[in-house]
Amino acid sequence: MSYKETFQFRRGNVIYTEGSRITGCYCVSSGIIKIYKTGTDGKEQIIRFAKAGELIGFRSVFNNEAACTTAQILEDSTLCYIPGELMVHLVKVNGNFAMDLLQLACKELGEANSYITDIAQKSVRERLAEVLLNLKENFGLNQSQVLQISLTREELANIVGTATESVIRLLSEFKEDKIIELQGRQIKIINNAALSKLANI
Amino acid sequence: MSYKETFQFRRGNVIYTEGSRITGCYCVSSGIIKIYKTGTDGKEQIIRFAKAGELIGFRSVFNNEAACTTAQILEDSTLCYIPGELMVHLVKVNGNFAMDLLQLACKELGEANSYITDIAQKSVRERLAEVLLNLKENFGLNQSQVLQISLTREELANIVGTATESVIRLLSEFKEDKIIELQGRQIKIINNAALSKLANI
DNA sequence: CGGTAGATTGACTATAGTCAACACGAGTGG
DNA sequence: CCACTCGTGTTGACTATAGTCAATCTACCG
Repeated sequence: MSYKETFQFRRGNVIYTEGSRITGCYCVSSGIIKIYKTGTDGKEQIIRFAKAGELIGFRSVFNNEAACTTAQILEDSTLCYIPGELMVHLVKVNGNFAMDLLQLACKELGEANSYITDIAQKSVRERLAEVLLNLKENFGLNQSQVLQISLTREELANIVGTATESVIRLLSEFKEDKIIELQGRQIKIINNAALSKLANI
Repeated sequence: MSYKETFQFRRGNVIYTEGSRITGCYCVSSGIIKIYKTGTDGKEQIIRFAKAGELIGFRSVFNNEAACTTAQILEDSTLCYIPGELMVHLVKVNGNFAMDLLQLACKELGEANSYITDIAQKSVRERLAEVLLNLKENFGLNQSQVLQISLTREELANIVGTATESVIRLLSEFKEDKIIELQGRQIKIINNAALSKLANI
C-alpha cells in the first residue's frame, strides 16, 4: 500500500490533541493508545483505548472538524497514517469500505450509549468492576491471570469517572474480598464471577 | 420516492424496543421521538431526541444487531420508513449517501463523547443547566421564551442522569435565582447568561 | 542520595439519592 | 355531582456515597 506510511511512537507521545486539526487517521499496528477528552476543570475522561487493528481519528476526518479527543500512546506503538482525502475517496468509490467504516462508527456509537447509561445510573463500585471486566475482555489476561494492560490508579479513575482515591479504596476492598490481587499496577483477577456480580450486568 | 412509506404515531407509541430486531430505519417528518436505554434497575436513560429531518434506527440496521435503545413518541409524529436493505444498497452504490451517513454517525459519536465526559465530571446542577441550554438549542423558545419541548420532571431527570427529586429541587433553585420561570411543564428561560455560567461550559 | 510521581490512608464534607408524606388536577365510574 | 384513583409534582428528613484535603509512604530514577 503505497499510500501508507508507518510511524513509531513511544509511551507518552501525543498523536493528536483535542481542538487541533488532523489531516488523516491512524491505523494501529501494535501498541495501545489512550483516547480521552479533557473536562472543563482539566480532568481527563478516558473514552476508549485503541489496540492493534483499530482505527483512530476518523471522526474528525469525516466531519472535517477539529479533534474532539486527545490520543496518547500508552504502550509503545506502530501506527500507519492514512491521509484524510484517501479515506474520503475510498468511502465514495468503494461501497464495502464505506459499509465497514459505517459499521465501525455505529459500533462505537452503541458502546458510547451503554457507557452513558452506566455512568449515569451505576455506582462507582459497579462501574469499576465493569471496567475491570471490559479490560479483561479487550486486552486479556496473561498466564498468571494478570490484566494485560498497565494503568495508573488515576487512569483507572479517569475511565470510571471518579476520584483516584475512590479507585484505590475500592481496589483494596476487592482485594479484601479475594476478588482480585494487586501488585503495583498488576491486577490479577481471581474471582471473575464475583466481579460480574459486582458489576451488576 | 416509491420506497418510502409514511406512518403516523401518537404520543406514547413505541417505534422499536431495546433488544428487538428492526428491519429498517425511520426518518422523522414531524414530531419528537425520545430515544432511551433502560438501565439494569429499569430506569430510563434518555440518549437523545430526534426531530424533523433526523434519522433513527440506523445503528441497528448497519450493524445488523438488535436495537440497543427504545424509541418512543414524545409528540405526535409522522415518520417515513426506509427498509434496511435499501439503506445498505444506497451506501454501497452512492458514495455521497455513504459520506452523509458516516458524517451523521460521527456527529452522534462526538456528541456521545461529550455527554460521557459531562456526566462523569460535572455536578447535577451543572448538567441540568446544560441540558436546558441544549434543549433550547435544539427545540427553541416560543415568543414568550418558553422551551418548545414539554418534558416531565422524571424525563428531565432521565436526561441529566439523576433522581426526579433532585431535578425538582434544582429547578426551584433556578427559579429562586430568577434564571427561569416555571408553569407546570413550561420552562421559561429568563437569564440565559446565568444558565451558561451555571453550566460551566 | 535527594527528588519526583504515584499510591495509600484517614478525616471530614458535600452532594445527591432514598423514603415518606402530601398536594393537585384530570379523568372515571358510581 | 361527588368520591376516587392515578400520575405527577413537591417538600422534608435522613442517609449513603463519593469527593476533597492533607499527610505519609514507596519505588524508581538520575
